[in-house]
Amino acid sequence: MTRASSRRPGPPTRTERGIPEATVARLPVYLRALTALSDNGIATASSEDLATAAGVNSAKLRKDLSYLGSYGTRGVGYDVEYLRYQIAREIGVTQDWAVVIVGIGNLGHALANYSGFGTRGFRIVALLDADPDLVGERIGDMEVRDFAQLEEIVETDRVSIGVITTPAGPAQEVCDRLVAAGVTSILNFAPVVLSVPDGVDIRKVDLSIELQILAYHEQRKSGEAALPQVPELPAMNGLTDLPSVGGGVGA
Amino acid sequence: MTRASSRRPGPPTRTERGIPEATVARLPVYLRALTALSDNGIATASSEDLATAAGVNSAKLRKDLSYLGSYGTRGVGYDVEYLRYQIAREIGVTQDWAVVIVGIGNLGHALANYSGFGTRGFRIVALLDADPDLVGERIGDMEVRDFAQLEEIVETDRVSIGVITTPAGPAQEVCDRLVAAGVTSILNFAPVVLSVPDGVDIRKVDLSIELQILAYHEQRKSGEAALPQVPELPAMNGLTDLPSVGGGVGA
DNA sequence: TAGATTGTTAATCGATTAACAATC
DNA sequence: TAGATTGTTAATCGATTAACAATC
Repeated sequence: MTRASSRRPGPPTRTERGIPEATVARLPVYLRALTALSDNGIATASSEDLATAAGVNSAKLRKDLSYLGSYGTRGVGYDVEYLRYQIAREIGVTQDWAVVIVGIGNLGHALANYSGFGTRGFRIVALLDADPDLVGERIGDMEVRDFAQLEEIVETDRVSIGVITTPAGPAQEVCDRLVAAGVTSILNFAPVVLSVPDGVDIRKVDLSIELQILAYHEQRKSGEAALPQVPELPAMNGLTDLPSVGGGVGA
Repeated sequence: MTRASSRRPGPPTRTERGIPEATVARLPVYLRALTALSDNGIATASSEDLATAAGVNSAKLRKDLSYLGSYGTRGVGYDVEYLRYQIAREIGVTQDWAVVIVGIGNLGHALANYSGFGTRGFRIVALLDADPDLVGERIGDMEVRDFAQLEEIVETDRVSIGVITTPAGPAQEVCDRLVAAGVTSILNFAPVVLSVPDGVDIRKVDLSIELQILAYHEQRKSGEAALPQVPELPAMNGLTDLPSVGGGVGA
């Protein structure tokens, strides 16, 4: 997450487009909760209702919403449609963002079809792959196009978001091409740390990392008192021959 | 993330199996970086080297590693293999965790094939779906089985991790079944907030939320000074007829 | 010994939460 | 007016970071 902005020193001047990252990450959750309430014909909701629907506590929700403005009514609650629109506008999904997906393997294929992706606010304008065997294949109502056409597509369709679903190997190169072509937001599914220049935002979705975090907690359940673990080892003395993990964790 | 633990009050008694969540979330990243270094034949690395490979700063990396113990050598750095094993053990991927995937649509299908999933430490023991048309289908060397067999499979294979790749609708019910069957960690790809009892850990991967977070920042790039936005609206007065977002954001 | 680098301390920053005055 | 609920304040908690003493 890289942000090139002019921040003068001094007390944090809130209001100057300063919504905390943690709050930004929850706005889409609130948006979804509001949509669900709206679909159920609910016109008004209290912070408590909304918080329950979003899976957070109400204090946090009210604090989060307070960064956007005063959209509620004391003693009453929030108008669902009104708040939904305000949040959608704040996030920026009242307009449509053009997206390209690069790497049409299993995952890219799945994302191309994924309806949740078709969430209002985003439009997949191209599926790209460098493999000639894939180019031309139809997926839904789209056709896989040659990665070589990237620059042209980004310019024509004013693409600002790129999704990388290639293997780890080519991911950095793909990323560089995307950035050079003018893409300024990247969602990375490849299991590598990508580096991007300032001004380009990058987010990462990583399957095996999520599983490993679960494993960590899982380990601490089964064992409980049974595993005091980390048996206060003496400093290693050049010893490198340790029980092997088995060849290579990580993808 | 629910943790049922006995925490006495007083100063934070570190060492009592208390690795901060933020650190836990980075351990898999370090593990992957170490594996990459190891694959490149690098035997020793400084915190600076490692931090670069992991995409963090070296102070944070050293602080994180300090929660695990003293695995480095002052003046020298870290033995790559040794540290890799220690982190793998701490995370719990020196053993194998049995995983079931529920919901074999596009995404479940992709995950079933996803090699990154096959990361050492995890073993997919079943692909489950309730749709009779899918049951029996072969995916790689596995066959889709009936969701009705869940309980049996969880018991037989001692499954502790469940991955939910169903649509939003059935996700909570699937989750309840998983929990009732004895699964205590869940990775949820369905765009809903799942509720689970204490003692069950849940993590969420949400495509459209990631895209929306990117959109938020993207919006603040293009516009910059051009969008003072949030035009200090008067409190709404029951007005519900606002420009529609278009039907429903969120899946 | 001199140089390098860890492990830890302490300062700072950001996020969460409870509580309540403002106000519908 | 009495009851409900927001928006905000202030306290607390956790995470990040710089700096450096310890030590190889």
